[in-house]
Amino acid sequence: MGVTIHDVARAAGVSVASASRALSGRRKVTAEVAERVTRAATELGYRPNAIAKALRDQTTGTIGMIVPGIGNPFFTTIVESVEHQLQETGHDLLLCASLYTPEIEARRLNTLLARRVDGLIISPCDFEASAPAVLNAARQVPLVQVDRYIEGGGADWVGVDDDSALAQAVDHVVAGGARSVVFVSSRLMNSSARLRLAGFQLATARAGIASLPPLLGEFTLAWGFEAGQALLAGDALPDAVVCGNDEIAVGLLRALRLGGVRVPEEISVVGFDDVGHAAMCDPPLTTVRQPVEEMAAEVVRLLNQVRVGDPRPAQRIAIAPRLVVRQTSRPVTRGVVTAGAGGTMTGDGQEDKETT
Amino acid sequence: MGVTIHDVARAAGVSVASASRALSGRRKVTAEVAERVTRAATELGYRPNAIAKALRDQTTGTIGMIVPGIGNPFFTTIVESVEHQLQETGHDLLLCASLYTPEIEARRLNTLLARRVDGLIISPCDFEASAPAVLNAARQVPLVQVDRYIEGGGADWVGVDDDSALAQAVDHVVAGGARSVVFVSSRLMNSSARLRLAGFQLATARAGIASLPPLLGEFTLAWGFEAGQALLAGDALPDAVVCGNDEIAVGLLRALRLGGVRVPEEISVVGFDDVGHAAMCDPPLTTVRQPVEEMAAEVVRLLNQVRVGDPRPAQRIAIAPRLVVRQTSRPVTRGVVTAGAGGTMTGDGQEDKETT
DNA sequence: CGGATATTGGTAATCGATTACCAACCCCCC
DNA sequence: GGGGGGTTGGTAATCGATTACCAATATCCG
Repeated sequence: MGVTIHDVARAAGVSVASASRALSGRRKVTAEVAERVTRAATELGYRPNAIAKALRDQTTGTIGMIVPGIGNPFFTTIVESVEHQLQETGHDLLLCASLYTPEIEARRLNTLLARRVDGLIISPCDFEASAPAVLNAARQVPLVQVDRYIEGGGADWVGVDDDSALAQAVDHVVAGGARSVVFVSSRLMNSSARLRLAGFQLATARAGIASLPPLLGEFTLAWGFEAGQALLAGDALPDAVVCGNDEIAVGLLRALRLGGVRVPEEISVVGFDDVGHAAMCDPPLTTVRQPVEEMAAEVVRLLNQVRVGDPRPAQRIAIAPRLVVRQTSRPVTRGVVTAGAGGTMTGDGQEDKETT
Repeated sequence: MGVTIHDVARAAGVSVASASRALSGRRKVTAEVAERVTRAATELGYRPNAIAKALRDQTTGTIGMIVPGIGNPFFTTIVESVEHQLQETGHDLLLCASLYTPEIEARRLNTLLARRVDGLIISPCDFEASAPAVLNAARQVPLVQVDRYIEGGGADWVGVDDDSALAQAVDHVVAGGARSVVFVSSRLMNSSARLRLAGFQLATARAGIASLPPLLGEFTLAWGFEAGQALLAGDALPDAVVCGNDEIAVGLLRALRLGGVRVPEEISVVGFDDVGHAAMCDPPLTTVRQPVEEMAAEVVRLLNQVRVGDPRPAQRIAIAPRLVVRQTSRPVTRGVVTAGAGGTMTGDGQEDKETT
């Protein structure tokens, strides 16, 4: 460790300025000098110190990203897509998890700002408690929210159109004959939980069916399982359950299976996200697929266009999702056709039928 | 952006040295000065520039970590545990994915070295192709491998005891009456795939049962599904399948279900890792649980003890895993008892029975 | 052949925080 | 009151890469 451009310059018998120029190619040097410098650099194993460069250039070439947790497969797919998009611009990603805790989130924001990231991408864990730290960060550096956002709308956001998503889910189970539908999701500490519940209530009202009291816990397998047991313990099962994400749906399916309830014959279940194992649970899960790649592309596009201090109004970009019909929902009586049992394995799982 | 310690010093009417000392507390200053400096700092919203500090101190307070992919839930749990361990020492984690490609991996190593991370944690994607870049990196900075490692043993490693793991898995299905067992795993480009196959062959030989040709593809749901279809298409099903990881096992279960094969009555399936949804698939998966927290703790401990250039021999730490018996394996005839159907929901899923 | 112009190399400043070193000052005791 | 010991503040160097600015040399044209 520790071979600097001075060492290279000395070995090549030139000044540091010439060495720097030869290596960066930002100004012409004679072929002779270029040759000597590059040879010295490779011989010494010179590796430019990104820290020094960042200090001098006032730019680090890094983007910070904070998500509530990477245990949730939805966030990992978002992270992967964002990383993929950032390749194009030559930026590296600094990834942090807030562990669903506003205090940790604020600390992470501070260390990323101290590290002088060139931009921030965040999915704030709490609709209210995350707001001060996020708004403060947005004042220092370009910042875009993804999936979740904070109250008040002070920063750009890219996410899914939850109203459209829930409308598709509810209309689908209603088309399959459901007259009573219950929504199982997370408590309302974050924007996704709020918007999805609102979208659900709007959709059931419009469809003119009974909207039972929602079951709100967490976006986890464990909560889905628990909610499923609660449903089993109730007087009568609803005709359908719409879930706030796929983890909940999978846990719920497990509880229903243990309770001897057949899906979709006795009850339909619809998930949200379309994570990898949604197609592999039993039965394969009907779910709303988040347009993750498009969202990541929009986030990066917005990030490049944000200028700190520019009083441009905050943008909100909601991308419409698609319902992926698999086998946890009853066939609709007309129109869309559901997937049959089985089928060959293709890229992402079963032969899914998607509504248009 | 851009309030420096000079600004703070000027506002407080002292020199930069006093300001720095007042803020860091590394040397005494009068209460008067301390007070004026801290007030000026908070009023101006001073945030020390970590880049400048890193340049001066020759230490960044960051640890780089490279895993093949964060889509694989095993790697995300390892990452979470490592991050958790690093909290203690006040280090931040710089996370990268190599996308299972040695070239990308080498690039990521280079950018992390250029960013002068204080240490590196890596799960090298390829047993052979990853070796040069990893060994080179290990010469510059403390480096510990986790889970996967490179050939030749030139760098420290922490992982699971695959021989013990496979012995437990094989002995368990044999105790349940299996006489023919097939191993479904990844192609042998990485150490895990190699060690697990070797462990499987050792275990079957010792148990004196038929070891059928292994099916080797990738550590993915899709490959598990495909392998399951291949088994269905064969002449006769084996009595049991041991899988290289849980993703494969879940995909395989799905294929068997579609083929109308009952698990565990007609065939036992054992996974590897015990990721979150292993307990939630149908039936809940019998699997070998990786001791992820212990591994992460060992990795961090080793990393702190490694000194570059120290000719200490490379350490290899293999931690013994535990078999978690759920419902994809036939009850053993004596000794260990399997879990019954159902049970209440506790922390991580079902009421699992674990072998001692 | 002389001077104008283009090109290339070198010196030193810059980015921001830290700290070695020195100077100034205070307090105390003889 | 003066000297010794202890404490506190300031100046400037440091980390490594980049580049503004200047100097030196080469090139070209009349």
